[in-house]
Amino acid sequence: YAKCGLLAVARQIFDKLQIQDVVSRTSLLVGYVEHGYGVEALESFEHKQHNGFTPDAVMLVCSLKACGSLGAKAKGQEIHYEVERRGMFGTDPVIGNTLIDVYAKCGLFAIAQQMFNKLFVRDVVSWTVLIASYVEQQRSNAALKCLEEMKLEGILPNAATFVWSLKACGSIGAKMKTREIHADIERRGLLKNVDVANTLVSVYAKFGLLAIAEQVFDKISNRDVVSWNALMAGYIEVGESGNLFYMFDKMLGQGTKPDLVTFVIVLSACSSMGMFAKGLFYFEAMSKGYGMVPALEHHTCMVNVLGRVGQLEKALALIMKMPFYPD
RNA sequence: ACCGGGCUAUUUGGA
Repeated sequence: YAKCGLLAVARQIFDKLQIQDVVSRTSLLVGYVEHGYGVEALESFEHKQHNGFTPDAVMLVCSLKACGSLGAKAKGQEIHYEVERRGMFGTDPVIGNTLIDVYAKCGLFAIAQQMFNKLFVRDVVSWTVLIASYVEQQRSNAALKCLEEMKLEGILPNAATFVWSLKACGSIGAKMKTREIHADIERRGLLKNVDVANTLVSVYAKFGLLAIAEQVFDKISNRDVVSWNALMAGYIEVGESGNLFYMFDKMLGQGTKPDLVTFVIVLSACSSMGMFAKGLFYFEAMSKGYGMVPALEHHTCMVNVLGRVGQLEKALALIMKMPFYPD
């Protein structure tokens, strides 16, 4: 129930358990973390003090993850101290990796680096987390250096490593490096991983290399809405909105349902091309045709469309009447 | 002795 996001049910069952041990607590905690309830997750962790039991390595990792998702530096550090005090840093390989990630997610990159340096064993996750941390610091050259370094150390990059390395390439426009990593991915048969394939499409699309993006896209056997979105976003990049609307229809034809992101992309295209009527059409199609509720982002796109065609009063009126606080 | 429940990184979007 926790994994499925039925947290109230999970909670009810947990409360009824005759024995609430560290595993059942952690199960609940994981449910909260994975569904974006970091605060509740930490609350259920705090609860341990009152019930006088000691969290094990798994529970500490899950609580640290909650800190990462919240950017809760102090709490993260507190749990880190507990880890050190109990001498668990070296005994559980997962804890060290998690600490790197948590500090990076809290923006404490120097400490994240320290954690990496302190590790006794650096596995593919350790390296990938470090690469991700460099990308987030906008030090993508350093991230790509790490990729080479880990290979020299004999650690084989996996799907997640490639995803982050490709993001690094994307953020600094490293087209040749992208091709190199792409070749590696094909060689390793990792294009079967839809996350990797989608990232490749997205990076090529952002470079405006639509022909290559399409090539990759065509090779994806298990295409999902993200694949389509990534490609469509590329058409905005090169100003080919005609192709974008064509792909939108093609996607529907192949039975893939658009999601909220799809409509942000479509509406962005309308606004960047100054297509007011088309924008309005898709905006209304969201609720009327697809039973979706336009979010703030979609309204923002419409404000943008109106602004670009000079309809400032209407743009303002939309801001005033939309069901969101304008940001 | 072995096995069985909860753990770490990972894809697309507006301003």
